[in-house]
Amino acid sequence: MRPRAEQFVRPPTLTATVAEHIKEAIFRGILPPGAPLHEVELSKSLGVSRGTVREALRHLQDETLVEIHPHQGAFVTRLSPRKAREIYTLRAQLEPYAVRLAMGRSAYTQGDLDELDALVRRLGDLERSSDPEHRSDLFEIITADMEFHRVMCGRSEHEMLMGVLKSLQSQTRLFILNTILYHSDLELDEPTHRAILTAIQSGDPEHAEAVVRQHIVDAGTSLVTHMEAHAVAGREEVVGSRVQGG
Amino acid sequence: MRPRAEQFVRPPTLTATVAEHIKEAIFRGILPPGAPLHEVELSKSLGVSRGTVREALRHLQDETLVEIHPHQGAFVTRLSPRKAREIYTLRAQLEPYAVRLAMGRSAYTQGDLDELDALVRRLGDLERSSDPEHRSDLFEIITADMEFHRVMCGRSEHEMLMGVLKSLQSQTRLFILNTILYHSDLELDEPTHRAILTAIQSGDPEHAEAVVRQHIVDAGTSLVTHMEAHAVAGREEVVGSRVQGG
DNA sequence: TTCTTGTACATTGTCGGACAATCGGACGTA
DNA sequence: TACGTCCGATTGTCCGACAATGTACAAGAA
Repeated sequence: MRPRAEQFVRPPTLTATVAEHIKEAIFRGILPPGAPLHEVELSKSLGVSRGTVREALRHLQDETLVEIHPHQGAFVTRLSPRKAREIYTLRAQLEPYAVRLAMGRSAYTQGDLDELDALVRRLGDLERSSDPEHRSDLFEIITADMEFHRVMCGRSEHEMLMGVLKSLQSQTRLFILNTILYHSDLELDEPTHRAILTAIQSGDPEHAEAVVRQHIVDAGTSLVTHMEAHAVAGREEVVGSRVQGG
Repeated sequence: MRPRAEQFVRPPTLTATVAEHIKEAIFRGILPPGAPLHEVELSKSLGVSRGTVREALRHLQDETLVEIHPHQGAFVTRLSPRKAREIYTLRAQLEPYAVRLAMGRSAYTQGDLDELDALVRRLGDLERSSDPEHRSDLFEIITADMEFHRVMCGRSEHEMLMGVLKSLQSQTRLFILNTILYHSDLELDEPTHRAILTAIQSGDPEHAEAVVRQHIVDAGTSLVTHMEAHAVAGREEVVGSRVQGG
């Protein structure tokens, strides 16, 4: 009989820590899409061995935040309208499903709803009070958005589905951040999230499902449109600090 | 159309080769679920360094064929009815979508259809002529099945979707193999695959989508039922056995 | 006996250094 | 400009080593 006490936070492996570190740098825009991730450089700056860095990079590759080209190196995943479309169509397929699953089992507790409500409100506050040009502000805004989706889908209690969504969310994050940062004033609107929450509270799975799907489709369309408008001819991605090609 | 120049087969990295090797051992049932994968042992028997084995194992972890528990080691992914249900519900969600995508763009060429037809026929032949008790026969049968699904979904030309499906297929493979091998006479039927092909040829996306979904739901239900019947007492909790589709 | 505790071993996590294979770019030549 | 060569930088892989951790087993206590 195991005392089901809060498991003492076991120190994660160094590899995991390093991966998390790099991940945050990516999510904060410090490492833009296309940025090279040198093994030696990272290992020196982080004070860990090269092997550890390598492992961390593989982990990030699994989350599709990093691309690894043999003999060439690792790079922060490059963006393209096509990828954006793929991500959003997949999410449009899966997130509504997750919500329906959760609602079908009446899995949302009052606590969950409160949590979602708090996130929506926080999102609204941040949007109004912060300067979307600032990376750190943007980081906070997007974090709230992602968290909303995570909690919303988490109640599906579908482990594998959540695994897939986690990766999709990570990439979504990459796209949103860099699109806003370098290209446009794409907006994450509070009202829509509010509408989703309301739909969930309504208790009608089909309606909620439809609302979620519509939200994702709209967001995706908006993002893809922006990306295509700013796409550089010939090469699909815009790299690093170089925002506009000559 | 595309000048698709035969890419010279660049020698894959050793890590990839090792990963592939272990993977096949798993798919052949040589390494059953739960089997420990010792780093030193593998590195010695394969004649490569421990680091290389570690990387290979990480890759397999991403494909969810291997579970890695920190400080404990790597093991071939263990099975549970719950996991089976999750895999099949996800596939029931995604594969019909893939088919619809492909058909919506009339992407199946005559060559594709011929290929699928050949696979169905091969599947039938194998089922009739081989002894499903034999691992190698079973390997061939399952390979044909997997290949059918891969080709079927491949024409969606949805890279990310295919990535997700690849992982799901791998796990499906693990489940089917070991269920048949150790527990029951679960069958992969040719007729159903034939029906799917017919539906695709009919040109009616909605119909095809429905047929595919039904096939997956049925297969999932059958598998989960078998697993629960033979479940090892103690470990896994047994919940509902329904695999729900659309 | 049965449960608890402590200890030794096996395995993984991480390190550092080393070398070959390969890639990309600079250079020189036509 | 186009082409071929060379060189440096970076990754791929190996080896050996040690610390950290988990597991199994033996010794001791109830």
